[in-house]
Amino acid sequence: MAETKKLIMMINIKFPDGNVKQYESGVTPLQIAESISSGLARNILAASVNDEEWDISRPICNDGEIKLFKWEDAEGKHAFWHTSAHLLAEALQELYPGVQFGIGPAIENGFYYDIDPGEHTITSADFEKIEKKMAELVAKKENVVRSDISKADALKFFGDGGQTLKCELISELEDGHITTYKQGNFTDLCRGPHIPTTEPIKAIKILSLAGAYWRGDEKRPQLVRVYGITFPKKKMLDEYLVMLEEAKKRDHRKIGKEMELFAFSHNVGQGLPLWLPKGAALRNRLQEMLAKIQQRYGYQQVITPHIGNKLLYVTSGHYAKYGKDSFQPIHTPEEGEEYMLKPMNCPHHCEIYKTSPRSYKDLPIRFAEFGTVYRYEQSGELHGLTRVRSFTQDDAHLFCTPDQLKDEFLGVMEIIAFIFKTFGFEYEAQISLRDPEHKEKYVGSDENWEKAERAIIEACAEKGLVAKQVTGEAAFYGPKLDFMVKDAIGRRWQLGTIQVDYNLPERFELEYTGSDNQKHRPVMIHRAPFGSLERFVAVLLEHTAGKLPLWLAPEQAVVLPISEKFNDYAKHVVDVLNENNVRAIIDDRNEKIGKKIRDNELKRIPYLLIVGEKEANCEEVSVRKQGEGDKGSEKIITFAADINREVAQQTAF
RNA sequence: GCCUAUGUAGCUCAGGGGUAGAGCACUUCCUUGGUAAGGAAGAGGUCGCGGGUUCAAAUCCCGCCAUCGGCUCCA
Repeated sequence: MAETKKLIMMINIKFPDGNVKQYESGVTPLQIAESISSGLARNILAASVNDEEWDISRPICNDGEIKLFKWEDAEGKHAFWHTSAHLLAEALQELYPGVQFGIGPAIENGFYYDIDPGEHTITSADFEKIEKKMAELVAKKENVVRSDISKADALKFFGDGGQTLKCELISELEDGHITTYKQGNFTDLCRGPHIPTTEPIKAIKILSLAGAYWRGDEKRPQLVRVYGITFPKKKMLDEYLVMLEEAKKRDHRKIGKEMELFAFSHNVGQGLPLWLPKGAALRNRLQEMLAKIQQRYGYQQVITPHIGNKLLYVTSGHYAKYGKDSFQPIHTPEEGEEYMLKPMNCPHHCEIYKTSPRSYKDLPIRFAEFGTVYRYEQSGELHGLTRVRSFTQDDAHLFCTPDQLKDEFLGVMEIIAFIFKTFGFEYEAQISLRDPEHKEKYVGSDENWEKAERAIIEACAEKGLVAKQVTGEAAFYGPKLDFMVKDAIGRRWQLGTIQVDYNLPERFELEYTGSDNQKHRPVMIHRAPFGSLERFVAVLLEHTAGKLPLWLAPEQAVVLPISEKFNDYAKHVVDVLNENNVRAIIDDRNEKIGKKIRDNELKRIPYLLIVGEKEANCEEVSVRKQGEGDKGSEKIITFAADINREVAQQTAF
């Protein structure tokens, strides 16, 4: 007996709640889950051991801290979709013999696999066929088996299979750390983790095809990327597809057209938005809001031209970096004279800074401008209002002493936080740092970079802002803090941005006189809380599905006469409301009231005012709130006062 | 810029080698109404643009332009 006991080694497994339990060495996360409850065992998809991703069927041989992940956890979905990607590859391998596989990861919503289809062509018409094949393979209930493999064996195995893309990946891996996962006849180079069998994959949808450069390099061949999503329940897939349909209805391009906010014209040019009257009014209200806040924070409004001498951008360094890919210089009748459409406002603001000698007592100086800039974005990149070739930045440049940098940074963070809170946006923050491996890509001294990066990190810590740090994402002239907001279908767009710049002050030789009577170089901060008015409006529309808050709505109320007999009274109501600063219109079409209500609800107008004999007799309107229904009658004047009060509350910035 | 797909009435879309279709919107008429679609009639399109094939092209082929979804890029 004593001998048997010696052979079984016990290990300590610590749980997230701090509990420690003993298990036999070699226990799997699945077995651990079973020891807790069968329900948990049924639901776990992935695990981690000492924060290392771990298959739930992979033995644990040493003491460790374990976490178990279900579908509800990102890690659980991730394993589920990663295995689904392998299942997709297995299906493609069967349907299209000879295809080469690139990479096939799980993504935020589903998974994809990059393949080189060789002589085959795959179109969306094949999706059903692929889904069916995947379902067939699932029915075989195959296990997903992990194996360690030597580099040489891996190269031989994938080389023999003609998988040159895989061989390229393997050649860059360290021997001794290479694993494969196999299900059925498909073996993939993969780190895992995976779910132990494909069996739980109950609902499969291939979503789309796209081209994607091998290893993200536009100089390498382009592969076909097959996107898909899977779920453990058919109902979840149906719900997801409904959600996607709903999201499409929130697309700002569709809403912008319906609400007559903006448009594009081939005759004007690609990516050049035209703001229609209602859109322009909306945009102006947003600008007024920000101008009011900025005034409180000590900003001064400036205005600069839409063009600038090419030499300005040669000085700033932007011409060298972007000149080739920009709108090309404008020539004048004067030989050799060249102007650029301004791609940013900073050089102009630097010149404003230089218009007079500055003392440390003048700093910080904050120049703000709603400045329209022009950038020749690649044609394939243009997207509604979120990516355009002419856009207006809610720009400002702050010039300060190095000691003031952090305070200024904090002030900007406050403005951005306030704006996002006002609109109810949920955002993610990202600190973009330079890639220390490729310092040649950036301008400025090591010392300045380190100082600036430290200032940002400290400012975030001080504000308690959780921000992801990403190296290699910095602008070429300095590190930055970006605020991202998701659109209707989950794509992330950068809105607010704060960027430290030690470069331009250097290049433009900006100076101030310090208390020591010596010349010093100011630090510059670029910042834009909205990012651009265009992108901000786009995200605002998707966020609200076009149901804008009262203070921003193009029309706040529409008056609906019950019949043509009351059109005159309805016009009178509109007049009274307009006189009282309520944006009201009339719907005097010869339609029944039900029809008018329906149409105007769909037009997203916040208040519908129904007027007939009853109301006409006593200067009243019957109020119906969008989405909420009948609110009863009140005097026209009282309604106007209510609206003004509601707007005042919303605009108490 | 690259890969895939698409482009038909103001909007959403069907059709498809032989005289261009629907619904909504619009105009007119009937109806004059009480909280999410009343009825009738009418008007509206060089089927993105340019070439080619054909007796005949919106339809097939080529090129261009624009747009969707991605990739790369994003001062």
